[in-house]
Amino acid sequence: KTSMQDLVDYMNIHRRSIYDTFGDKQTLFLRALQLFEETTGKKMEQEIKPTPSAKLAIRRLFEMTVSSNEKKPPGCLIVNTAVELSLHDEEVADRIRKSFSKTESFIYELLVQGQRNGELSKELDLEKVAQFIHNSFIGIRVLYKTTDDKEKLENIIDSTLAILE
Amino acid sequence: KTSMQDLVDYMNIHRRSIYDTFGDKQTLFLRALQLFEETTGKKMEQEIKPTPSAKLAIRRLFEMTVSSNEKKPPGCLIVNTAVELSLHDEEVADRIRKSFSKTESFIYELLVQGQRNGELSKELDLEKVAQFIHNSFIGIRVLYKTTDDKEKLENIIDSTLAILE
DNA sequence: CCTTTTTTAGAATGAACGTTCTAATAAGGG
DNA sequence: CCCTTATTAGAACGTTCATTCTAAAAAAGG
Repeated sequence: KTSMQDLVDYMNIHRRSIYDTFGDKQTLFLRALQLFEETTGKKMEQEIKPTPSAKLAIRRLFEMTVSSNEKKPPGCLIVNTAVELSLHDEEVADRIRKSFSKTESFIYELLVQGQRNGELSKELDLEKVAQFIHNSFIGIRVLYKTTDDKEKLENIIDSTLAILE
Repeated sequence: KTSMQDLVDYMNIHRRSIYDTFGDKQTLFLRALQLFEETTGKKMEQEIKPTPSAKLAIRRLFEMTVSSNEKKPPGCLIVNTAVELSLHDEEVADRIRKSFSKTESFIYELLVQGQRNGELSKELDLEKVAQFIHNSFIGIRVLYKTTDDKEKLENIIDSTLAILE
Protein backbone atom coordinates (compact mmCIF):
# COMPACT_ATOMS: atom_id res chain seq x y z
CA LYS A 1 0.00 0.00 0.00
CA THR A 2 2.94 2.33 -0.50
CA SER A 3 2.71 4.21 -3.79
CA MET A 4 5.69 5.62 -5.66
CA GLN A 5 4.33 9.07 -4.80
CA ASP A 6 4.45 8.11 -1.12
CA LEU A 7 8.10 7.19 -1.52
CA VAL A 8 8.90 10.39 -3.43
CA ASP A 9 7.27 12.48 -0.71
CA TYR A 10 8.92 10.62 2.12
CA MET A 11 12.44 10.21 0.71
CA ASN A 12 12.83 13.81 -0.46
CA ILE A 13 14.28 12.59 -3.69
CA HIS A 14 13.05 12.82 -7.22
CA ARG A 15 11.00 10.07 -8.78
CA ARG A 16 13.42 9.86 -11.67
CA SER A 17 16.37 9.31 -9.35
CA ILE A 18 14.61 6.37 -7.78
CA TYR A 19 14.01 4.78 -11.17
CA ASP A 20 17.60 5.51 -12.28
CA THR A 21 18.93 3.89 -9.12
CA PHE A 22 16.66 0.89 -8.67
CA GLY A 23 15.08 0.26 -12.03
CA ASP A 24 11.56 -0.43 -10.92
CA LYS A 25 9.39 -0.72 -7.85
CA GLN A 26 9.78 -4.45 -7.46
CA THR A 27 13.58 -4.18 -7.43
CA LEU A 28 13.40 -1.31 -4.96
CA PHE A 29 11.29 -3.47 -2.70
CA LEU A 30 13.73 -6.36 -2.91
CA ARG A 31 16.60 -4.02 -2.01
CA ALA A 32 14.61 -2.68 0.94
CA LEU A 33 13.95 -6.22 2.08
CA GLN A 34 17.65 -6.97 1.78
CA LEU A 35 18.56 -3.87 3.78
CA PHE A 36 16.10 -4.88 6.47
CA GLU A 37 17.63 -8.35 6.63
CA GLU A 38 21.16 -6.96 6.87
CA THR A 39 20.23 -4.44 9.51
CA THR A 40 18.44 -6.91 11.75
CA GLY A 41 21.19 -9.44 11.10
CA LYS A 42 23.82 -7.02 12.36
CA LYS A 43 21.73 -6.14 15.39
CA MET A 44 21.45 -9.80 16.22
CA GLU A 45 25.18 -10.36 15.92
CA GLN A 46 26.13 -7.27 17.88
CA GLU A 47 23.46 -6.98 20.53
CA ILE A 48 22.28 -10.53 21.08
CA LYS A 49 25.09 -12.93 20.28
CA PRO A 50 27.50 -11.64 23.00
CA THR A 51 24.91 -12.20 25.73
CA PRO A 52 26.41 -14.83 28.06
CA SER A 53 23.13 -16.56 28.93
CA ALA A 54 21.25 -18.33 26.13
CA LYS A 55 17.93 -17.78 27.83
CA LEU A 56 18.60 -14.10 28.27
CA ALA A 57 19.81 -13.81 24.69
CA ILE A 58 16.57 -15.29 23.36
CA ARG A 59 14.57 -13.08 25.67
CA ARG A 60 16.39 -10.04 24.33
CA LEU A 61 15.79 -11.18 20.76
CA PHE A 62 12.07 -11.30 21.42
CA GLU A 63 12.00 -8.07 23.37
CA MET A 64 14.01 -6.18 20.78
CA THR A 65 11.38 -7.13 18.23
CA VAL A 66 8.32 -6.18 20.26
CA SER A 67 9.72 -3.02 21.81
CA SER A 68 7.62 -0.01 20.97
CA ASN A 69 9.33 2.72 19.06
CA GLU A 70 7.50 5.96 18.29
CA LYS A 71 9.20 6.17 14.92
CA LYS A 72 8.45 2.71 13.65
CA PRO A 73 5.17 0.90 13.18
CA PRO A 74 4.84 -2.41 15.03
CA GLY A 75 5.64 -5.55 13.11
CA CYS A 76 8.42 -6.98 11.00
CA LEU A 77 9.01 -6.63 7.28
CA ILE A 78 10.02 -10.27 6.93
CA VAL A 79 6.85 -11.62 8.52
CA ASN A 80 4.69 -9.10 6.68
CA THR A 81 6.27 -10.13 3.41
CA ALA A 82 5.94 -13.82 4.20
CA VAL A 83 2.20 -13.36 4.66
CA GLU A 84 1.51 -10.91 1.88
CA LEU A 85 3.75 -12.00 -0.95
CA SER A 86 5.20 -15.47 -0.51
CA LEU A 87 2.21 -17.09 -2.19
CA HIS A 88 2.32 -14.72 -5.16
CA ASP A 89 6.03 -14.29 -5.87
CA GLU A 90 8.41 -17.22 -5.85
CA GLU A 91 11.54 -15.05 -5.77
CA VAL A 92 10.28 -13.31 -2.65
CA ALA A 93 9.19 -16.62 -1.15
CA ASP A 94 12.71 -17.92 -1.57
CA ARG A 95 14.20 -14.92 0.19
CA ILE A 96 11.76 -15.33 3.05
CA ARG A 97 12.54 -19.02 3.47
CA LYS A 98 16.24 -18.19 3.62
CA SER A 99 15.63 -15.43 6.11
CA PHE A 100 13.50 -17.65 8.34
CA SER A 101 16.13 -20.35 8.10
CA LYS A 102 18.85 -17.90 9.10
CA THR A 103 16.94 -16.75 12.16
CA GLU A 104 16.19 -20.31 13.20
CA SER A 105 19.89 -21.15 12.85
CA PHE A 106 20.79 -18.12 14.92
CA ILE A 107 18.52 -19.35 17.71
CA TYR A 108 20.02 -22.82 17.34
CA GLU A 109 23.53 -21.40 17.81
CA LEU A 110 22.48 -19.58 20.95
CA LEU A 111 21.12 -22.86 22.29
CA VAL A 112 24.30 -24.75 21.44
CA GLN A 113 26.31 -22.17 23.33
CA GLY A 114 23.95 -22.54 26.30
CA GLN A 115 24.28 -26.29 26.23
CA ARG A 116 28.09 -26.07 26.06
CA ASN A 117 28.39 -23.88 29.11
CA GLY A 118 26.02 -26.03 31.13
CA GLU A 119 23.12 -23.59 31.20
CA LEU A 120 20.90 -25.93 29.23
CA SER A 121 20.22 -29.62 29.68
CA LYS A 122 22.07 -32.04 27.43
CA GLU A 123 18.76 -33.83 26.97
CA LEU A 124 17.26 -31.10 24.84
CA ASP A 125 16.92 -31.72 21.10
CA LEU A 126 18.20 -28.33 20.04
CA GLU A 127 17.09 -28.51 16.43
CA LYS A 128 13.53 -29.11 17.49
CA VAL A 129 13.70 -26.52 20.24
CA ALA A 130 15.02 -23.96 17.76
CA GLN A 131 12.14 -24.68 15.39
CA PHE A 132 9.68 -24.29 18.22
CA ILE A 133 11.15 -21.02 19.52
CA HIS A 134 11.35 -19.64 16.02
CA ASN A 135 7.67 -20.38 15.52
CA SER A 136 6.81 -18.50 18.72
CA PHE A 137 8.97 -15.67 17.46
CA ILE A 138 6.97 -15.46 14.26
CA GLY A 139 3.72 -15.55 16.21
CA ILE A 140 4.64 -12.74 18.52
CA ARG A 141 5.58 -10.49 15.63
CA VAL A 142 2.06 -10.90 14.30
CA LEU A 143 0.36 -10.57 17.66
CA TYR A 144 2.33 -7.43 18.40
CA LYS A 145 0.61 -5.73 15.47
CA THR A 146 -2.79 -6.16 17.07
CA THR A 147 -2.14 -5.62 20.76
CA ASP A 148 0.00 -3.46 23.00
CA ASP A 149 -0.65 -5.65 26.03
CA LYS A 150 2.93 -5.82 27.31
CA GLU A 151 1.99 -8.23 30.06
CA LYS A 152 0.60 -10.71 27.59
CA LEU A 153 3.64 -10.45 25.34
CA GLU A 154 6.00 -10.89 28.29
CA ASN A 155 4.07 -13.92 29.42
CA ILE A 156 4.34 -15.49 25.99
CA ILE A 157 8.09 -14.95 26.07
CA ASP A 158 8.28 -16.51 29.54
CA SER A 159 6.21 -19.50 28.49
CA THR A 160 8.25 -20.01 25.36
CA LEU A 161 11.48 -20.01 27.34
CA ALA A 162 9.97 -22.43 29.82
CA ILE A 163 10.64 -25.24 27.36
CA LEU A 164 14.32 -24.83 28.27
CA GLU A 165 13.73 -25.71 31.93
CA LYS B 1 -4.59 -8.43 -4.71
CA THR B 2 -8.02 -9.63 -5.75
CA SER B 3 -9.66 -7.28 -8.23
CA MET B 4 -13.38 -6.97 -8.74
CA GLN B 5 -12.85 -8.51 -12.16
CA ASP B 6 -11.24 -11.51 -10.47
CA LEU B 7 -14.31 -11.88 -8.29
CA VAL B 8 -16.69 -11.50 -11.24
CA ASP B 9 -14.82 -14.20 -13.15
CA TYR B 10 -14.62 -16.56 -10.21
CA MET B 11 -18.10 -16.15 -8.78
CA ASN B 12 -19.96 -16.48 -12.10
CA ILE B 13 -22.15 -13.59 -11.16
CA HIS B 14 -22.51 -10.15 -12.64
CA ARG B 15 -20.54 -7.21 -11.32
CA ARG B 16 -23.73 -5.25 -10.82
CA SER B 17 -25.24 -7.98 -8.65
CA ILE B 18 -22.24 -7.85 -6.36
CA TYR B 19 -22.59 -4.12 -5.93
CA ASP B 20 -26.35 -4.40 -5.41
CA THR B 21 -25.82 -7.05 -2.74
CA PHE B 22 -22.78 -5.76 -0.86
CA GLY B 23 -22.53 -2.07 -1.67
CA ASP B 24 -18.80 -1.84 -2.19
CA LYS B 25 -15.64 -3.88 -2.11
CA GLN B 26 -14.75 -3.04 1.47
CA THR B 27 -18.14 -4.25 2.73
CA LEU B 28 -17.86 -7.39 0.64
CA PHE B 29 -14.50 -8.07 2.23
CA LEU B 30 -15.89 -7.58 5.71
CA ARG B 31 -18.70 -10.02 4.95
CA ALA B 32 -16.20 -12.55 3.63
CA LEU B 33 -14.17 -12.14 6.79
CA GLN B 34 -17.30 -12.68 8.85
CA LEU B 35 -18.21 -15.79 6.88
CA PHE B 36 -14.72 -17.14 7.41
CA GLU B 37 -14.98 -16.53 11.14
CA GLU B 38 -18.36 -18.21 11.34
CA THR B 39 -17.25 -21.20 9.31
CA THR B 40 -14.10 -21.82 11.31
CA GLY B 41 -16.01 -21.15 14.53
CA LYS B 42 -18.51 -23.86 13.66
CA LYS B 43 -15.75 -26.27 12.72
CA MET B 44 -14.13 -25.68 16.07
CA GLU B 45 -17.34 -26.29 17.96
CA GLN B 46 -18.29 -29.37 16.01
CA GLU B 47 -14.99 -31.08 15.30
CA ILE B 48 -12.73 -29.99 18.14
CA LYS B 49 -14.82 -29.27 21.19
CA PRO B 50 -16.23 -32.82 21.58
CA THR B 51 -12.72 -34.32 21.69
CA PRO B 52 -12.37 -35.92 25.13
CA SER B 53 -8.68 -35.15 25.61
CA ALA B 54 -7.63 -31.48 25.82
CA LYS B 55 -4.21 -32.24 24.39
CA LEU B 56 -5.67 -34.10 21.47
CA ALA B 57 -8.21 -31.35 20.89
CA ILE B 58 -5.49 -28.73 20.64
CA ARG B 59 -3.46 -30.99 18.41
CA ARG B 60 -6.44 -31.36 16.11
CA LEU B 61 -7.01 -27.62 16.09
CA PHE B 62 -3.46 -27.10 14.87
CA GLU B 63 -3.56 -29.95 12.40
CA MET B 64 -6.87 -28.86 10.95
CA THR B 65 -5.30 -25.51 10.17
CA VAL B 66 -2.11 -26.78 8.59
CA SER B 67 -3.62 -29.66 6.67
CA SER B 68 -2.97 -29.34 2.96
CA ASN B 69 -6.00 -29.10 0.76
CA GLU B 70 -5.62 -29.02 -3.01
CA LYS B 71 -8.48 -26.59 -3.30
CA LYS B 72 -7.35 -24.01 -0.80
CA PRO B 73 -4.15 -21.99 -0.57
CA PRO B 74 -2.20 -22.41 2.68
CA GLY B 75 -2.78 -19.85 5.39
CA CYS B 76 -5.61 -18.26 7.27
CA LEU B 77 -7.70 -15.24 6.37
CA ILE B 78 -7.67 -13.95 9.95
CA VAL B 79 -3.89 -13.99 10.26
CA ASN B 80 -3.43 -12.60 6.75
CA THR B 81 -5.81 -9.78 7.55
CA ALA B 82 -4.14 -9.09 10.90
CA VAL B 83 -0.83 -8.60 9.12
CA GLU B 84 -2.03 -6.79 6.05
CA LEU B 85 -4.78 -4.51 7.28
CA SER B 86 -4.88 -4.12 11.04
CA LEU B 87 -2.46 -1.20 10.93
CA HIS B 88 -4.39 0.60 8.22
CA ASP B 89 -8.03 0.02 9.14
CA GLU B 90 -9.26 0.35 12.69
CA GLU B 91 -12.59 -1.37 11.98
CA VAL B 92 -10.77 -4.40 10.63
CA ALA B 93 -8.27 -4.27 13.50
CA ASP B 94 -11.13 -4.47 15.94
CA ARG B 95 -12.60 -7.50 14.23
CA ILE B 96 -9.24 -9.21 14.27
CA ARG B 97 -8.70 -8.51 17.97
CA LYS B 98 -12.12 -10.00 18.71
CA SER B 99 -11.40 -13.02 16.55
CA PHE B 100 -8.03 -13.62 18.20
CA SER B 101 -9.66 -13.22 21.59
CA LYS B 102 -12.32 -15.74 20.69
CA THR B 103 -9.79 -18.32 19.60
CA GLU B 104 -7.71 -17.80 22.71
CA SER B 105 -10.83 -18.26 24.82
CA PHE B 106 -11.67 -21.42 22.95
CA ILE B 107 -8.25 -22.82 23.77
CA TYR B 108 -8.72 -21.73 27.36
CA GLU B 109 -11.98 -23.64 27.59
CA LEU B 110 -10.37 -26.78 26.24
CA LEU B 111 -7.71 -26.44 28.93
CA VAL B 112 -10.28 -25.93 31.69
CA GLN B 113 -12.02 -29.09 30.59
CA GLY B 114 -8.70 -30.94 30.67
CA GLN B 115 -7.94 -29.68 34.12
CA ARG B 116 -11.39 -30.67 35.38
CA ASN B 117 -11.09 -34.25 34.23
CA GLY B 118 -7.60 -34.63 35.66
CA GLU B 119 -5.73 -34.73 32.35
CA LEU B 120 -3.90 -31.48 33.13
CA SER B 121 -2.08 -30.42 36.27
CA LYS B 122 -3.88 -28.08 38.65
CA GLU B 123 -0.65 -26.10 38.84
CA LEU B 124 -0.97 -24.73 35.33
CA ASP B 125 -1.96 -21.08 34.93
CA LEU B 126 -4.48 -21.69 32.19
CA GLU B 127 -4.87 -18.08 31.11
CA LYS B 128 -1.18 -17.81 30.47
CA VAL B 129 -0.99 -21.21 28.83
CA ALA B 130 -3.85 -20.26 26.52
CA GLN B 131 -2.06 -17.06 25.50
CA PHE B 132 1.08 -19.03 24.80
CA ILE B 133 -0.62 -21.75 22.77
CA HIS B 134 -2.57 -19.16 20.83
CA ASN B 135 0.67 -17.41 19.93
CA SER B 136 2.13 -20.67 18.64
CA PHE B 137 -1.06 -21.16 16.69
CA ILE B 138 -0.62 -17.79 15.00
CA GLY B 139 3.00 -18.57 14.24
CA ILE B 140 2.31 -21.88 12.61
CA ARG B 141 -0.30 -20.35 10.34
CA VAL B 142 2.37 -18.00 9.00
CA LEU B 143 5.09 -20.64 8.79
CA TYR B 144 2.75 -22.95 6.92
CA LYS B 145 2.62 -20.44 4.08
CA THR B 146 6.35 -20.75 3.50
CA THR B 147 7.07 -24.43 4.09
CA ASP B 148 5.47 -27.78 3.49
CA ASP B 149 7.87 -29.54 5.87
CA LYS B 150 5.29 -31.64 7.71
CA GLU B 151 7.86 -32.99 10.11
CA LYS B 152 8.82 -29.52 11.23
CA LEU B 153 5.20 -28.48 11.69
CA GLU B 154 4.43 -31.65 13.66
CA ASN B 155 7.44 -31.03 15.86
CA ILE B 156 6.28 -27.50 16.60
CA ILE B 157 2.89 -28.85 17.61
CA ASP B 158 4.53 -31.45 19.86
CA SER B 159 6.79 -28.86 21.47
CA THR B 160 3.91 -26.47 22.04
CA LEU B 161 1.88 -29.19 23.73
CA ALA B 162 4.87 -30.13 25.86
CA ILE B 163 4.12 -27.14 28.08
CA LEU B 164 1.15 -29.14 29.36
CA GLU B 165 3.34 -31.92 30.76
C1' DC C 1 -50.13 -13.57 -18.58
C1' DC C 2 -48.68 -9.37 -16.95
C1' DT C 3 -46.10 -6.59 -13.85
C1' DT C 4 -42.45 -6.02 -10.75
C1' DT C 5 -38.01 -7.27 -9.38
C1' DT C 6 -33.63 -9.38 -10.23
C1' DT C 7 -29.86 -10.49 -13.12
C1' DT C 8 -27.02 -9.86 -17.04
C1' DA C 9 -24.44 -7.40 -20.71
C1' DG C 10 -20.80 -4.57 -21.66
C1' DA C 11 -19.46 0.04 -22.15
C1' DA C 12 -18.24 4.42 -19.67
C1' DT C 13 -16.20 7.15 -15.98
C1' DG C 14 -12.92 8.92 -13.10
C1' DA C 15 -9.25 8.17 -10.08
C1' DA C 16 -4.82 6.02 -8.77
C1' DC C 17 -0.82 4.11 -10.09
C1' DG C 18 3.80 2.79 -12.19
C1' DT C 19 6.66 4.43 -15.49
C1' DT C 20 8.71 7.56 -18.97
C1' DC C 21 9.70 11.98 -21.25
C1' DT C 22 11.51 16.81 -22.28
C1' DA C 23 13.97 20.37 -20.17
C1' DA C 24 16.25 22.69 -16.94
C1' DT C 25 19.50 22.94 -13.03
C1' DA C 26 23.17 21.43 -10.14
C1' DA C 27 27.45 18.76 -8.98
C1' DG C 28 31.75 16.78 -9.84
C1' DG C 29 36.23 15.97 -11.95
C1' DG C 30 40.22 17.09 -14.47
C1' DC D 1 36.32 26.65 -16.30
C1' DC D 2 34.46 23.22 -19.23
C1' DC D 3 32.49 18.88 -19.93
C1' DT D 4 30.31 14.95 -18.26
C1' DT D 5 27.20 13.03 -15.08
C1' DA D 6 23.42 13.38 -11.53
C1' DT D 7 19.45 15.46 -9.89
C1' DT D 8 15.24 17.97 -10.17
C1' DA D 9 10.90 19.61 -12.17
C1' DG D 10 6.51 18.40 -13.40
C1' DA D 11 3.81 16.98 -17.15
C1' DA D 12 2.42 12.94 -19.95
C1' DC D 13 1.38 8.09 -21.03
C1' DG D 14 -0.76 3.86 -20.67
C1' DT D 15 -2.80 0.66 -17.65
C1' DT D 16 -5.54 -1.07 -13.97
C1' DC D 17 -9.05 -0.57 -10.93
C1' DA D 18 -13.48 0.34 -8.39
C1' DT D 19 -17.71 1.98 -9.45
C1' DT D 20 -21.73 3.48 -12.25
C1' DC D 21 -24.73 3.70 -16.32
C1' DT D 22 -28.08 2.43 -20.17
C1' DA D 23 -30.38 -1.16 -21.81
C1' DA D 24 -31.86 -5.74 -22.36
C1' DA D 25 -33.03 -10.42 -20.77
C1' DA D 26 -34.69 -13.42 -17.28
C1' DA D 27 -37.10 -14.71 -13.18
C1' DA D 28 -40.72 -14.32 -9.76
C1' DG D 29 -45.19 -13.99 -8.13
C1' DG D 30 -49.99 -13.34 -7.98
